[in-house]
Order: sequence, then C-alpha cells, then structure tokens
Amino acid sequence: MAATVKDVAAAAGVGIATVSRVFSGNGAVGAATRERVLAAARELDYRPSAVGRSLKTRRTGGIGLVVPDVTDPFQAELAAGVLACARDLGEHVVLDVSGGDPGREAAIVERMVGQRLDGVVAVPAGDRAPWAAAAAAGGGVVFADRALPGLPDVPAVLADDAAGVASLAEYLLGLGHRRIALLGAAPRGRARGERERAFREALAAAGVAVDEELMVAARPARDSAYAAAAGLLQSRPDATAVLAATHLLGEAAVLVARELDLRVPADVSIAMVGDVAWAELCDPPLTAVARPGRDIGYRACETLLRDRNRRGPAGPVRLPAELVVRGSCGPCRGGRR
Amino acid sequence: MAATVKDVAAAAGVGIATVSRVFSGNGAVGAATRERVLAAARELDYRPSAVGRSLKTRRTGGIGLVVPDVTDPFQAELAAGVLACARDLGEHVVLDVSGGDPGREAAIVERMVGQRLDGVVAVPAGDRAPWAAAAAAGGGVVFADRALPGLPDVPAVLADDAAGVASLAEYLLGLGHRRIALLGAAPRGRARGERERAFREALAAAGVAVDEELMVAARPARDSAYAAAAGLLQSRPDATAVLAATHLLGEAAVLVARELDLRVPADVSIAMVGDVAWAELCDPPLTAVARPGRDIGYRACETLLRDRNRRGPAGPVRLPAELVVRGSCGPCRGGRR
DNA sequence: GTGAAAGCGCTAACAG
DNA sequence: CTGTTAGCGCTTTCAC
Repeated sequence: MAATVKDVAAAAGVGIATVSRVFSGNGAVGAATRERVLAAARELDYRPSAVGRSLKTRRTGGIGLVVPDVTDPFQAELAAGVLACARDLGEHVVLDVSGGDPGREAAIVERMVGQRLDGVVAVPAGDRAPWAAAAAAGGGVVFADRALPGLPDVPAVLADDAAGVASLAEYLLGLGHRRIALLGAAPRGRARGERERAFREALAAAGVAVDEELMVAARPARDSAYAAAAGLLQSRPDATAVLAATHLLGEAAVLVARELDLRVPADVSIAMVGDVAWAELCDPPLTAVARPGRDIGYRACETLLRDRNRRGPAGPVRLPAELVVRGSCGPCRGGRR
Repeated sequence: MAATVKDVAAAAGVGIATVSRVFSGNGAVGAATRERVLAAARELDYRPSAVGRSLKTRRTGGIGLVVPDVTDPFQAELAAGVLACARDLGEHVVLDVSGGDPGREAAIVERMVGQRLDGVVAVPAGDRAPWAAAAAAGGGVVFADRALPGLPDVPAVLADDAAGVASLAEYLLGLGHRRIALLGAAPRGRARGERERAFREALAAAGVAVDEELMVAARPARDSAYAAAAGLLQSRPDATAVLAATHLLGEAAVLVARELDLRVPADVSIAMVGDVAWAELCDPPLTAVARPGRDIGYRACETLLRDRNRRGPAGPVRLPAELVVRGSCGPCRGGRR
C-alpha cells in the first residue's frame, strides 16, 4: 500500500497541509520543517498521487493523441513531435490508434473525454461527430495533418501540400513531362483532395490538358495501392512520369516498376509525396516532397496547450513541405511504346 | 463545468449511488429508474469522471509504455502491439520516449509511478535503478525487446535473436561465405551481445575461425553506423558477406555499398537483423531476420495485465524470429581484391 | 509558517 | 431495489 500525505504527515509530526505544500510547491514552508517532511517521505517511499491531485485541481496534466496508425512513419514522426512538446510543457500523453475507423475513433475520444484529459491532438479518421461532441464537452481539440470540413472552430496544423505538390509537378513539367499520372486521385464522384487540386492547377498553369485516365484512384492500403500502380503502368505505357500522392502509393509504384522491368527514370520517372526513410535507400533514390511530421505534431500540441486562450488564426496553420530531388526523375524521353 | 453524479441524481430524482450503479454496472437497478437516470445524464451531457473513479477504486485502468524512440519502425510495431492488447483488455496507454537516455527514462518512470498506472511495459534504456524502484513501489513492470541484467524478477518478452542470427549465419555459411563481417559487434572490452555470441557460435560450429577485424563495433546512430560500414567495406575488400546486427546498420551497409559501386550480391552479400519495410524496396531486396515486434508488444502487455498473478516462467519469453530470404545474398565468389 | 477542515467525483458498504 | 454515509489522496481557504 502506497504511502499518502497522511502517513508522511504523521511520520514527520506535521499537518497534512504542510506535506502538500512541500510537494505541490504552493505556499511557504520553513526550511527545517521541509527537511523533516522530505526525510519522512523518503523513508516511506512516498510519491504524491496524481489521481488525488487531479481530482482536486481538476486538471490531469495529460493530453490525448489519436492517430490512425502509429506504425506509419509519418504518423510516428508526428507522434514524436507531440511527445516532445508535451514533455517541454510538462504534460503526459495518452496514445491510442483508430485504425482509420470512425467508430473506434469515436469510442477513443469518448473515453479520453471521460478521462478529463486537458485536450487532444488528432489525425482524424473522417467522422466529425465525436469531435464536435468532445469540443462541446469542453475538451480542447486540435487536428494535425488533416482537418475535417465543417468544424471551423477546431484549430488545425497541416502540411502545405498544395505548395508541395505544385513544386513537384512543376519540377516534372520542367523536365519535359506532359503525360504525368497522379496515383491517388479521388475516386469518380468523390470530392478531390488538396493534392489532386494542386496537381491539376499546376498542369493547367503549364497549359497541359488533364488526361482523366491518368488520374488513378486507390484506397489507402497496400493491396489497393499495388493494384492501382500495376493497372496504371501496364495500361498506359505512354505515361512518362508518375506522381504518387502518398508514400504507400510511391512504394507500390516502385515495386510495380521493378516487376515490369522498367528502368527508373529512363523508362518512367517516379516521385511521391511524403519523404520516408526508404526513399533514400531504393535504387535510384526517390524524389519526394518532405512533409514536416515532427513539426506538425509539435505545433499542434503547442496550439492545444499554449494557445488555447488567444483566438487562433482564421483557417489552419500550414507548415512548408519541401521538394527533395533525388535520382528517380529524368528528362522526358517520350514514354515506352 | 462538467456534470457530476450529484447533478444527474438531482435531475433524475434519485440518489447518487443509483447513478453510480447505472454507470459502473455494479449492483442492480430497476429498468424504469435506469431509464430516468440515463435520460437525465444525456440531458446534462454527463460523462463519468475517470479521475473520481480511479481515486476510489485505486486503479487507473491505464498502463505506461516507454520506448527509446517511437520513430523507429520496430518500436512502432511494438507499440502497436501494446496498444492492441491494451484495447482488448480495456486499458489505456500512456506513452513516453526516453531517447535512450537513462536520466530521462528514470524521470518518466518516476512520473508514471506517481500516476498510479497499473503497470508499465518498457524497452529499457540501460539503467536498472528506476525499474527496481518502480517494481518496489508496487507497479508491475515488463520488459520488451530487451531485458536488463540483474533484474530477474522483471518478466521480459524478447525475440529469439540467437536463433535468428544463427539461421542467418548458417545460410551465409551454406552459400560458401567464410569471411563474414558482423556489423554491430560489441566495442573492445564491452560484453558481447546475444547476436554476436550467436554469430560466433555459428562460425565455430562450422569450423570457421573468427577474424576479429571483421567484428565491427558501432553506436546505435546513423552517423556511427555509416562510418562503421564505410570503414569495413573500404578496408576489407576480402570480406564476402556482411551481417548487419540492426536495421540501422543494414541501411548503412546498403548505402555504403552503393557509394562504393559494389554490386550486391555479386561483390558482397548483405543481410541484416530486423525486417523493416524498405528491405523489400531496395535493390536487390534485402535478406533479413524478421523480428516479431507487434507480437512482442502484445505479449508483453498481456504478461503485465493478465499474468500478473501466476509466477512467470523462469527466464524471459522468446518469440521466434524468422529468416526472410530475398535477393541480397549470393554464393561466395571469393571477394574483390 | 502551520494546522484543521472541507470537498473535488466517485464507489462500496450498510441500512432500509 | 434504492438512499445515506464514509472515505479514496490531495489542495486550499481560513484561522491561529
């Protein structure tokens, strides 16, 4: 049984309030008394209970972090950023993964609210209801990496993917490519994402017509990504460059290209959004847009904890994404056919 | 201000105990009364406070997880396993990263004990003091992925690296290699790790003498790994195979080999311990020993939560590591010189 | 500077 | 079945 203030007070021959003062730092305590208390505490191996304290102060000193999948390198970076900021600000972090499932996410958020965490940073799965509820319940919420439409009051910290994709598209265009495929477009009928919009705009700005068959959709899973890449590379040998919208899609493109014995970049140029560790290891190293996952996490946590009072800026914060040129893109040579 | 049992009780016209019974599930409540309580709760947007409950029940329903770096793919897998098990058992997880720094780790553990978590799963940084203290304070501790000598009472769930390295070494030996370098041996004078011992034993069993200059040490950081790999590959062109003890070292070997224009596996065979995503993406795909990170995490958490009572087995649990043969190792062709 | 007492939100006897 | 009561460990007035 762990020792309590009461035990320490008794052992030190003081009142419990004094013990509290010593450990919470609030209120003045005489030097001699303080020593006696500390000695008694050490003797009893006393550690203040965060639970008791939280009940009284109505603050847990912890925040929640919910991401679809910690195993994803980008999300792991983001988590590391949140953890770093939380440490700097003296908070702890309760982590949970949603698997991208709105139902699971809702349950997680509900639980975190019940835990009375000081707020939660999230890469939301898609459903806005749980977040609206959490915000209504008084818990602070900040989105990271992606925001949800229809929740303008929830601050968001995102990567500037529009700029990132634009610079990548311009780079490809500058290399002479005209038939550039986008791996990871929206399925027919669904709303276009930010990356796709930026891509289309870049083409338009260069006076290049969009070939809708080069806008390939895929679900965010390995098998679907692979199927999409295989379908594209096999059916359109005239495509001279592939811009993968995610690192999963980029991985699929690299794998399929190898399977098909395509030389990169001689037969086809490949680039992707999201600069993960293997980009530098594959042969040739992959050109990519580096998204600042760690910074996004740090900033999101900071926004949650520090900027809670001041009104956030109108619209989400955007952190710059940087084009990292490696060897996977070359001048356009007309495609293979 | 969040609603409390008292508010709900008043609104529903019942006693607070009844409200508690409805939400905690303990004790029977009449159907009609339950409905009234639920209605009142919904009306007030009431959520039971985990803090109040924890104070009373003396259980937080949460565990701690401390790893050196969530950004490491293996540790991320391990974390995912812990998270999965915790979810299955209804616990939440407080995550923190030590950066491999014993001081930081000690502070983290100390805090977690103060939080009255039900236990902690850890990939320990090296210092045993904080863990001894935590165990003494009554918190359960389970090590994952690596154990600390001198703490026999702390259960551990590890990969069977000895078997993994042995099978990898035998594979290389079977390919005819005799001058096999081990990237990631212990520095001169420090105790040999399990992987190194297994490697030496495998050589001995095959009647191959150990060339101490092929046992290369490196700190677990990218720059050090790279330097070690570069030093080895440049100074010993007669080495025909490299066994990297970690994925960081494997990465370094691949990078240096490319830098030096060595063909893999024609000029040198490369293999590593730890099967990360990029192993399949690099060219040629890397042969590796897959360590079951997720299972280790799951099992460690399970051991912490479920098996607390039964005496653990003597010695750590070992989960099998599996050799995944890809294209980076070929028959020995005598080295380059 | 220090102690006594009240109470944070909840659960668990114990009565009724 | 349901209400009353007594704390869980801590912080915080309020007196002294």
